Amino acid sequence: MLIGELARQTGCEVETIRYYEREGLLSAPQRSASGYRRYTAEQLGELNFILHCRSLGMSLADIRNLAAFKADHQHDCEDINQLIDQQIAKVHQQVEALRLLEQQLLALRDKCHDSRAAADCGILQTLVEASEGAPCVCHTPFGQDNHGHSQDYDHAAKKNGRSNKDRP
Amino acid sequence: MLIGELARQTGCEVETIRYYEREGLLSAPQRSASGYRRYTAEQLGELNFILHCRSLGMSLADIRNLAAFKADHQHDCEDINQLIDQQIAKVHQQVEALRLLEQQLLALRDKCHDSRAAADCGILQTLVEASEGAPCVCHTPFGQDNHGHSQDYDHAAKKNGRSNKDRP
DNA sequence: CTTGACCCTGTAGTGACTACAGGGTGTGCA
DNA sequence: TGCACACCCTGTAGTCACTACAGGGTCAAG
Ligand SMILES: [Zn+2]
Ligand SMILES: [Zn+2]
Ligand SMILES: [Zn+2]
Ligand SMILES: [Zn+2]
Repeated sequence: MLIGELARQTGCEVETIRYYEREGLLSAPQRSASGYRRYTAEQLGELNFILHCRSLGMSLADIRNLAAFKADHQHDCEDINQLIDQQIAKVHQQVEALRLLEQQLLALRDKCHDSRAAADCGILQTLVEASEGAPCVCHTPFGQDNHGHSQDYDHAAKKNGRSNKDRP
Repeated sequence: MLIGELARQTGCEVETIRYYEREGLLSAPQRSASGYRRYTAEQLGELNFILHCRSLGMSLADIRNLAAFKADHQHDCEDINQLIDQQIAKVHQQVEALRLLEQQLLALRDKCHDSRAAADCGILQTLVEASEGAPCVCHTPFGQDNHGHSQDYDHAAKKNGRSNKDRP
């Protein structure tokens, strides 16, 4: 099986397959006389394993570890359980952080309902005033007074910052 | 105010401030005779505006747009409202995707409770069997039969894939 | 013999930073 | 004056998991 066929069977792009090989996740296949990669059913399984783990949000480093555990049959599986637990914890934290973010955005959105001039937009006004030290609906939850410095935002952006290139 | 002082007052790292300037988000400040950046209160506000928006999960591109709207007082604020709406939609989608992910991981986690040899770990077994085409608890929700091709995972990983370097 | 589909390597780009390397500046103290 | 030390500068390269070429080679059909 050539790389294009493997790509078709797994739904993984050709360049990604080559990338996984370069990263040492996928074992290097035999080569034809002309240098073409020739894959076996075993490597199809390997790639599906990687894709399955990726679909569960694991990093390539995690998958590398998992593959090592898979190879070492005697290994105490506690490490595997822990890896999954950490993954769950990570995802859970992200969910919580994003839910807070959604609430903050909804509170901000509520500041403007009509179509006005930008100068009169409640959203923009809130953002500008907050940048001058005023409390804001988004970072001043219900009842909180927030006199003094409301700076620093807990670096929430850093914690939630993600690339969104993969969204349309 | 030198860059270090601005960093202290905003909680933003010096290198990040220089990065924002390079990216055209922060206006270039005056320079001292020796080339040191000298910031005014206005730029402090500018930076706080950026940080506030970042903490709401906005991309630098979004913030650039928002800053442009802020400068153009006559501009119809519908564009601002829309920007926030899109941000809310994006975050909401991410929350939903991550919640599904969490459920999938919890279902998988449930496959192993003890400390056994890796060969007998229910988690690892599930992952390996799934890579050979078998249905799995994580991608075969309650009641779904999943005979035939269960491949492709909706490319969920792609949609949720994020860097986790910023988590310890 | 040409077309077109496929394959190869290697490099550079994405986003939002972060981390140096290798230098210059400014202040305080002995 | 000499020196330490904190701060500043530019420029480049690294992070993660891909993605997108550029510039070439291979192979079967028509
Ligand atoms: Zn508005
Ligand atoms: Zn706010
Ligand atoms: Zn186990
Ligand atoms: Zn699964």
